Amino acid sequence: MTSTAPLRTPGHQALLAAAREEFAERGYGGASIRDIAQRAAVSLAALYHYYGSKQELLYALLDEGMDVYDQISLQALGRTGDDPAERLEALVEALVRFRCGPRGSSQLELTEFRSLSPEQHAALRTRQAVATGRFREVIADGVGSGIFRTPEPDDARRAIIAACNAIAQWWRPDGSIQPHDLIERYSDLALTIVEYRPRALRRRAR
Amino acid sequence: MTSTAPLRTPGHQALLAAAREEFAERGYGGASIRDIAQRAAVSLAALYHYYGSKQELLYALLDEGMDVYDQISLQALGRTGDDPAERLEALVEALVRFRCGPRGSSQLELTEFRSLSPEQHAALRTRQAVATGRFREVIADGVGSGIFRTPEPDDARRAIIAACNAIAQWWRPDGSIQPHDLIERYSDLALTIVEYRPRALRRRAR
Amino acid sequence: MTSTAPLRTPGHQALLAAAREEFAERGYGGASIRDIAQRAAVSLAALYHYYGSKQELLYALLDEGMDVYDQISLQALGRTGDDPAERLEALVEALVRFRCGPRGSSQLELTEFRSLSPEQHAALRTRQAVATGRFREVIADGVGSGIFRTPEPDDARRAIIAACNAIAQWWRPDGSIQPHDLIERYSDLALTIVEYRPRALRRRAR
Amino acid sequence: MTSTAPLRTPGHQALLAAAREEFAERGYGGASIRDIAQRAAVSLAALYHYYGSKQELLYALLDEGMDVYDQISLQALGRTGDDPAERLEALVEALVRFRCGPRGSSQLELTEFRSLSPEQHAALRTRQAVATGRFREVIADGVGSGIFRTPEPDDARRAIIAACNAIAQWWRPDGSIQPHDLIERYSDLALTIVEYRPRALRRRAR
DNA sequence: GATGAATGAGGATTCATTCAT
DNA sequence: GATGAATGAATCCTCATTCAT
Repeated sequence: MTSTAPLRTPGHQALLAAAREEFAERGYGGASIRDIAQRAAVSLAALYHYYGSKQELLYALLDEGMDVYDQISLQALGRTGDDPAERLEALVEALVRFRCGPRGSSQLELTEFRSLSPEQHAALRTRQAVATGRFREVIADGVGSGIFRTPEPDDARRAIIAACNAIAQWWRPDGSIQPHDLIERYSDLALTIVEYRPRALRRRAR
Repeated sequence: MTSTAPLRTPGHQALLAAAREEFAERGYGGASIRDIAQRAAVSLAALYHYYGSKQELLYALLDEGMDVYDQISLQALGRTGDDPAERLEALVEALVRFRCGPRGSSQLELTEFRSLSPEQHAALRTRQAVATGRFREVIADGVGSGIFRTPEPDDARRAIIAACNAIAQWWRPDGSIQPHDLIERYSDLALTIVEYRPRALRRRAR
Repeated sequence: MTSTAPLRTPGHQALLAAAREEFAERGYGGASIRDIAQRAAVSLAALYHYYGSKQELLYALLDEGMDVYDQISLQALGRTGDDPAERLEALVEALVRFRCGPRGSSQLELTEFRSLSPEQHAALRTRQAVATGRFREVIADGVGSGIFRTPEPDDARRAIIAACNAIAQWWRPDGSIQPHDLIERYSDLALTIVEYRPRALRRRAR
Repeated sequence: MTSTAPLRTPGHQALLAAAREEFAERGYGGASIRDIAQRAAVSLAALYHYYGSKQELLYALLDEGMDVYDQISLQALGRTGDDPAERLEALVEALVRFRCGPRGSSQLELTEFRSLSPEQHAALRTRQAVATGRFREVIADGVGSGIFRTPEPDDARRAIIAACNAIAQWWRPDGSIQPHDLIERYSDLALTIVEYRPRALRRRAR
């Protein structure tokens, strides 16, 4: 389930956290690897012991984010039955949760793919496609069974994901809105977007 | 309508275009001001004659983008009547059009605000708030008159804008999808998101 | 008496004043010709209309200082008779006065000769030698007539000049010490340095 | 005795020497840090490894000069007894020696303080005040015990120091005058300036 | 007579990275 | 395994100066 990711020693974690902050604040190109090492309270040479280059550090960061997102998503799906609406809600919950967490609150994934090597880029695109595929599949299911009436499932999917991603732009953990609220509101929003119409007789259990 | 923006000599335009490309490709921090000058076929010192710093160049870029977006939006609104649905469609059309154009195809606005000075940041935030306000107002109108049934107008607005913004991430001008198609699809999507229910008797003119 | 110096239009004077301040504050190498023009409220191109280069501006500055110093010195000498003590006092008065004035309060002459071209350097060295020669001559007179007992007239001369020059390092025009006081104290000091012993019988007129 | 100054590795010393020469020749503002590195046969990045900035290099230079001067002065004083005349001679000897040495032959201290940060400026001013204070104290002693008759001890002190400092302007190590000669002549000069009158009966030992 | 635009060279500094220890 | 020292290349930017207008 998790990829063959870099080891997870404390040193690794401290560096990833520091890098995430620096990259988020200054962008990949604007971040200094010296500052990252300093923020992680690690010597510069030690950083290079863990990660061979700035690029590799970025890759590890994005890859680890994917690990976490995958894990959350699969856990959420695991708690549901077969109902596409229920499953879509689970996926939205996972994405909202991710975007409210430390790894999703930056939007590195949306812009800093360009800074990866072609191989790294391809690897993450693949993982991203898997994640997108989970939405695609669920929506296709709903459309197939007639409970999602949207005429443009691709647009619907992209809109749902974009809306959830955008949470990181405006939501703040110290504000009055709880992640729990967001999950409910964005689940509803997602069902609206796919134009969910529950079957008349067989009531859907909440 | 347009702000008191920097002058628009050919030199300015060439530099803004070059900077947009470089910033989009490498990010603000990763872009080299030398490369920008070279790409614009302008001497490095000439660049500094036009723009006092890299930061100022970024600001001019974002500010000019705002000019264009404002202009498109107001033109679109000018062609409509009072109906909130019609006006929302106009705003979506403007945003989609902007995102399909050269100035909106990068997503500098979403990430590189961090690279501005506090003053520049504030100035653009204000302009952005105006643009957002146009959506907010139209949606509030629709909700007030009962034709937009969404219980969460703020989420609806953010979702519509995020969905349109995301177009720049996947849509390519040389693909098979025309902007015209996108405008229609995203107008529908927006009306879906605000849960538009036209009045029964008074038919809305298209 | 005055050299074939650059013309003295208001523009010239404003530029010289601005340059003197900038050079004094930042040194020749550290001063920006742009800042000088700005401080003088003159366009950059106008500056180049008056002075062909930064170096020429420095030269004009030092040369004009020499003009002023020569003038003060000769005026002071003109008010004296033949007595070497009296004449030395006049030269000290002139130098103190110069060092308390705007042109002498910086110490450009002591360090920025290095920034001149060889020709400029030589020209000013010559003028400086003339000024030094006035001291030398007076002291030689006093030694020759037995009223200056110093065994080292060269050291005495250098010490007197160095002491007067140093005034610019610590004296401030807005302090409590008046130039008049300095003149008296440094005249006495100079006579002490040359070991002045007035003749017993023929009283020296003040 | 020496301050907690920067380390004294060969690299440091080579850089300080190179910087001293460059600063002396071109002034702080006119000196190029590239040229300094080159003159010291050190890579530019290595220079920055040793000294964080051009300014810091200047500070280290001036500070180290102070170290040396303090050391010479205290050694010279250590060889004397209590007699103010003897002690003044020791201080003059130290200053002359310093001004004839490599660290005193430039006059950076007199002009390039302006190029320091306020903090650096203050630190060196303090050290300079200590050095000046040694003269002040000795002269005050002599005045107090009646063997220095000068009515203006402050002017006398400044004149002595200025005269010694000026040595660096005209004396050349390859000329015919030996430092030994200068020390004797300037000691005499200093005693002349303070108007030294030895006590009649108790002869002062040389 | 005066200027705004333009420039090539060079400014100080920081970069990601390597390597001997 | 871990690090301080060292580096070449590149960074953004400013310099004194010129020239067409």
